[in-house]
Amino acid sequence: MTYRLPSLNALRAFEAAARNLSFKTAASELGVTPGAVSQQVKKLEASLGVALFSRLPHGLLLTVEGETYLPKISKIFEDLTDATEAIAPEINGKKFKLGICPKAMAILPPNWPNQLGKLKAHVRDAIQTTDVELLRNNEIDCLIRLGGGPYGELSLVTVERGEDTNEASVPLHFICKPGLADCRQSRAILEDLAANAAPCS
Amino acid sequence: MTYRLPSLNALRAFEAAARNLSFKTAASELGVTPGAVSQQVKKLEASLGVALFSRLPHGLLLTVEGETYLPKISKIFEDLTDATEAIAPEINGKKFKLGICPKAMAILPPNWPNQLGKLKAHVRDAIQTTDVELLRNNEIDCLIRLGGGPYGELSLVTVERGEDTNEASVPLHFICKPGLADCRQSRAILEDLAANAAPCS
DNA sequence: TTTGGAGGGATAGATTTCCTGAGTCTCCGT
DNA sequence: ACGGAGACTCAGGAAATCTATCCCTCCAAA
Repeated sequence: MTYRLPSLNALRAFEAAARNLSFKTAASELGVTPGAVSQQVKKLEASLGVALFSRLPHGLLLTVEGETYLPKISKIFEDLTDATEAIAPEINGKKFKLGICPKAMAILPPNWPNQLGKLKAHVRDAIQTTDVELLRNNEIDCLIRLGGGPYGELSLVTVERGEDTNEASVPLHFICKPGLADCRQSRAILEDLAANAAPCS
Repeated sequence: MTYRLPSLNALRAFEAAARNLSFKTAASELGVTPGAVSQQVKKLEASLGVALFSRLPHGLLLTVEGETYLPKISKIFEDLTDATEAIAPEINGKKFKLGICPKAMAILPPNWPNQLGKLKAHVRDAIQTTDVELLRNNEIDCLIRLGGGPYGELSLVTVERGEDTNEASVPLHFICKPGLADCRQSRAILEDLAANAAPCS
């Protein structure tokens, strides 16, 4: 019962590219460069011995094989996500407790994150703190701060908030345990932060 | 429509290890060292935040989460294999040319593999040879030998054929290019060999 | 016809991930 | 006590992957 399988990275690249019919869009969805997507798709096609895309002079088109493959691969990714969330509720289903430092609060909307919106599905509540130890204790799941650090083995993501024209401006940081950096909740929070934080001063 | 996915390598390591309840067996199935399997499984557990195995003093046991995860992951690999075979006939549908050494013929049924049966779907024909070079030239797809080796970067699978009570008995080997070791054809041939080869003398 | 933007393809080099190989440990059977 | 089996760790090297460029084609606007 062994399996002969293409690489997962290559499949992800294919799936995103096929869904968007664009390497560029797929790349930004996956957080890599278009060249990487192009390479992965090419590798997949080589390993299968079948072309999945027709490269037209202007844009992409799925071949018959690609058209057949796409829905199956999408479904497999969904199944995998479901299976994974089923056993890792700690990570995938849990609502986050946030820690926010006072200075960060100042550049966020008045009662963020307690607004109606997508964030409600991912955030339980928020407390005001600057204490990184609370992260290590699991008393909070992530910490939102202005500047600070370093944070050792903790993951740190800098929130995008427009053109930084002021050299002295302090970056807005999202800090969490490494295992949580890429999870659904963190992504939602980061997205919301990017949309709602005041631009760099 | 993005997905949060564990690494495929880690999932394969988990699936093989869970199915065999042994890192060592899983490692030989995957063609890597036990250390690699151990590391991949550990990585997967870390990324999920859940233990999948109980490491007992003597041997492995699946945790509840592992027990839940295993059948779903196995099914996903099957689905992926099916989806891939459906669009890549060049690789997956081809019938193999076998090379068989005379000594190996002696322990196989008189006109193996030219019998009616499942093998017909996977085998084009067979020639008598011991020449490994034919494998490298792609003139044959796999070679069945008694003993011999080493074969460098070629994949070697030892055929199971009952209790080996005789220390001097020579193992029956299936040799092919690494990329073909896990394909449907190889699996069918190995299964048939295991069923039809004379037991160890 | 020229020009500029968008998007895909290729390549080299850097980075990350992965695997190996050796050594260690515990448990078990003799 | 001893040796074998199997899992773990860690350092180092191999392999896969990504980035950063540069090139090319096509299209649309001037």
